[in-house]
Amino acid sequence: MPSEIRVTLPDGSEKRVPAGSTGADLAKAIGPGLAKAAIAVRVNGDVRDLARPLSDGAKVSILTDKDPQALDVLRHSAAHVLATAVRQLFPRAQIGFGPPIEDGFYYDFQVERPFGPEDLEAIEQRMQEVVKADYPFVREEVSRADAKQRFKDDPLKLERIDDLGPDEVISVYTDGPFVDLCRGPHVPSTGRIKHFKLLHGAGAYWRGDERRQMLQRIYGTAWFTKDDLEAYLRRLEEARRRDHRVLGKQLDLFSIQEEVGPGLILWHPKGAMVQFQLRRFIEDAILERGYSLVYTPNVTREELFLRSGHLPLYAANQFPAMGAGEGEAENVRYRVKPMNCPMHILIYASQQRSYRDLPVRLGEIANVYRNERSGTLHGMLRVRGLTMDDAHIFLREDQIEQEIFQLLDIVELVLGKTFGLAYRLDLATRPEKKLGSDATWDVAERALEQALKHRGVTYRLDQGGGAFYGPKIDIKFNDAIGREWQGATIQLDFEQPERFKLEYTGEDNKPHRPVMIHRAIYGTLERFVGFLIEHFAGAFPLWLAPEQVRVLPISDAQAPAARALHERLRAAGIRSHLDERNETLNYRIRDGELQKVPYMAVVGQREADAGSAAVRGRGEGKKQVVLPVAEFVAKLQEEVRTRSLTPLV
RNA sequence: GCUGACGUAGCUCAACUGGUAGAGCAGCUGAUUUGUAAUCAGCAGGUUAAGGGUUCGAGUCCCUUCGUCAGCUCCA
Repeated sequence: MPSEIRVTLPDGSEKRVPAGSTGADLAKAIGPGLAKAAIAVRVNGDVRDLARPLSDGAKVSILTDKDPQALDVLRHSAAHVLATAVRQLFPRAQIGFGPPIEDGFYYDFQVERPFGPEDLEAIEQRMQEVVKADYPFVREEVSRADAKQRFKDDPLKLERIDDLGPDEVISVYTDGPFVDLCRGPHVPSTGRIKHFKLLHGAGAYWRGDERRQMLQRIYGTAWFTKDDLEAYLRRLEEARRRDHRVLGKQLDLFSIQEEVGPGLILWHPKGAMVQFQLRRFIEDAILERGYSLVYTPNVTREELFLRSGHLPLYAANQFPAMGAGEGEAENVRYRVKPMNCPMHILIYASQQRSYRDLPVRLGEIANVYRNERSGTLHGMLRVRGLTMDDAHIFLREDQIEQEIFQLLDIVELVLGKTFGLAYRLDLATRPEKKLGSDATWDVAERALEQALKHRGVTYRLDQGGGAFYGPKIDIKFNDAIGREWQGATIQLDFEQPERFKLEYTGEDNKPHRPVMIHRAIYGTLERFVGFLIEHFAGAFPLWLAPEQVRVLPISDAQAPAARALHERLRAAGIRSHLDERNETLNYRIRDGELQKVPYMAVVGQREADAGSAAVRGRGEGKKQVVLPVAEFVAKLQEEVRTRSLTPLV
């Protein structure tokens, strides 16, 4: 065995260290500062403990708190500290998994009694003690038999051991009194975990399977610095401030009321105006692109959904059937529609179609109802009454790619150009519960994949994420605080045309079967508006703002001039509101700001005399622009027409 | 659906271990006529989510139902 080994550092230089040197030794050899800052070491791409020996010829880099991967290590170790504390306080707790996650970590426990808020406080206290004790994380490799012996009282761990492949190295980590089956890596000792906080407890199914027992999960967050931790907690705070459920109430956009039912939105006038503008925008956009608008009923005979294949595959998400009432045949039952496709299909099938007619594009902004499980509902973002900007496109197989290009163009127009959102594409493939043959799925999946490839866009693969009738391209976007949402979706369907025996007459004068695309651009108006509320923190761009201008006379003496301005704005198509309440100007300005009105036009004696308006932009404070009314109107119209995201006045 | 926490005036929140439901804002009335983020005063507003139970007495304790929130699972 050679007495020295050589390793390559990130800058390409080589370093000789004694054989058997560890990552920690290497860090020390490079410099004392690095040794102190070192968290873990990356060896040929794998992150490992500092205490593990390096191998000859390896490419290594020492990870410090600057490295995002080091954060995962820290959080993973924090999860162990959490488990250490829980085991001390609840010796009979069985341990499940405890991985790092985005922004933090969690650990699952099987306990006799769920954790309450007081428990979390006590656990966090105990964690501080574990940190203070500065137990080193010690790694050992053990045999399967040894591992089973060590975890003989932890059935969850035993199950995990049984799942490990025969060739997998089984390692255990010890920090002070706590031993865990774990792949690692970890920080050198518990003392490195200084800035953390437990956030909340919740139930979580063992191994994510709802048929299995529910464990108690504790979530926490951990950071390298106090500042990072505080910044993160502020970010959570900010998220709450932007919460569409809170803003929806404050801005009087919508409500959800127990008397109506969960997941059912009452759109108040202001929220309805936002929806109305979005509808106009998308309807104009698709009419320009060869779509036809259709309207279809909210209930249909149950047999239709049997034929489409929704029943029984989708039945769990549909509201139960209703009878037709007295005097009609007892066996005629109706269903509220969860999707529009069967009815659009019947419109397609209502006449003979020529290959020259294709693609036939039928669009409908329609309400559909899905019986979502109660626990999944969330404000406007997950509801039971959905307003989809739906469309079904019937086309020839050779038209798929071009059509998908057009759809991606519309997506870019709406999400990218109009709202400035960065979005991502997912290719979602066949799920477990599906209709149709694998051969058909092969064709459909390949068609979408080809379209994406030829378009030259990057996308992720979402294995098993498809709809039951076909694969889809899902468009996901992030909101202002980094959360991800799915809006638009483009779904390819060979199955329903088959079930409904759809046809068109080809050039060869023979019948052919068309393909179908289901698509939505906003997804649903509920989710999209909910998202926009959070994205803009309620401060909608002018074209969407329910109230665009608020006109404020300074005192009664200017009321006629203010009213004239208000009327003029209205005549110019601007949504103006006249606030001549008997309140101070300060009070009314504050109210306008809190209501996030884009512009307030103050009319004092000077403005009344000059035919001008003193315009205050939303959030601009005392900064005001005095300009002639005609110019103000023109600028507003321009800002609306261009759907500008930034104010023009 | 599952686990846990929770539900008090239109909104935000008080009410010690069971002992007369209270405040700010919003609303209404009046005064005030305001130059860029809260003028002053008065008034009104509640079967404490609903139903049942324990108790001399329940917002508070117990049960059921409904709903909300955080997750899990599922999804636009």
